[in-house]
Amino acid sequence: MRKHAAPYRPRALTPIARVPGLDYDVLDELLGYSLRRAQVAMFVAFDKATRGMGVTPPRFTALVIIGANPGISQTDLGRVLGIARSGAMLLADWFVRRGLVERRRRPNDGRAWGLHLSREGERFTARLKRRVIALDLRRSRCLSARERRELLRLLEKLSGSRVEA
Amino acid sequence: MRKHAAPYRPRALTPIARVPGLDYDVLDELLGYSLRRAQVAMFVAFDKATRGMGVTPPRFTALVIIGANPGISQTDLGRVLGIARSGAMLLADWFVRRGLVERRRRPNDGRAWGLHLSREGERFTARLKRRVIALDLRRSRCLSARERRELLRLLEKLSGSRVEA
DNA sequence: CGGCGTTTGTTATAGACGATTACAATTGTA
DNA sequence: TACAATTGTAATCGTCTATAACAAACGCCG
Repeated sequence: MRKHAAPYRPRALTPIARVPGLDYDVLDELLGYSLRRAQVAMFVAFDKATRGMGVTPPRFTALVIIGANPGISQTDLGRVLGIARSGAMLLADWFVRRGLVERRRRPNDGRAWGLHLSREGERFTARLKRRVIALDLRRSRCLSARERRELLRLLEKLSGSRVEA
Repeated sequence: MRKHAAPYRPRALTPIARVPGLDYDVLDELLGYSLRRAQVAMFVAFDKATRGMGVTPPRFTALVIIGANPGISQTDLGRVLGIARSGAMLLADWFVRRGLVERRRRPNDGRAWGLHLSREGERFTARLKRRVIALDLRRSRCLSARERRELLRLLEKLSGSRVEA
């Protein structure tokens, strides 16, 4: 029994401190760095909002996707998350071991599993979604409704566009 | 001797694929997920732009910060990056081993090192900055100048605000 | 001056996560 | 029917980060 059992920590739980009196040079003008800062702030808030549930951002995404797309294959799940098949499998294992997700054989394809939320998984996911949605709104309360929509639009535009070279 | 020496890969090099015909449910309405998508897109572009230089986003940030704040301590560097002291030290080690950064004793504080770019580190950082700035602009070419400024402003607002609870 | 908490750098260790590789089973196709 | 492609799986490796513990140096306070 470990006294200080390390709870899960998102990649960068420590908020990025704005060290006063430091010159940030070009960093403040770069979208990459600004995105990073904003995302870490979100991570921290996410962790606080879901504390004790053992959920990470990728796990949250996976549960939502499985819930909205019953029967999705592990490979496709990996594609959505941007991770390799092997990783998607471990992710699915984690859910199955906790009784949140079931693997069901597909009638027409003997290779792929179909992932489904169990009854408990549905309840769990519903509760989780409420929490995360609330957190997201709370976190963006510093923005007006118009600003929030605009931010979503710009982010979408940014990630959607393909850039040559 | 490994035949397939794995080049460094940022945490999620694989672009997050928009799987057609899939229901993303509430994810598209969440700032957290949108930020993640945009950031991964940036990671991929960053990797392409700096390929062969062995640089990662945190390393880039560190070089810029050291260049703009000569004599900064390793602890403060960690604070800027949001990582623990020990990690900042390994980061500094990596630079020192490559002759990009020098550790100099401080006259008035025998504990802390002062980090400085070496001559070669300056050249390297300058070249790197040019590349990354160009990448950042190229990547955001899908946005108008106004939109880009607005995005930076909103991101700053989002990461800056402290939220209770 | 002397003790004590604090800060810094450092080392060692452990854990989380993802990639890669290889393999078997299955499917689709030439 | 042979062969390429896809899926899940297992084993292994590498990277990154946190934690804990320690020594040296600093600052403060009695």
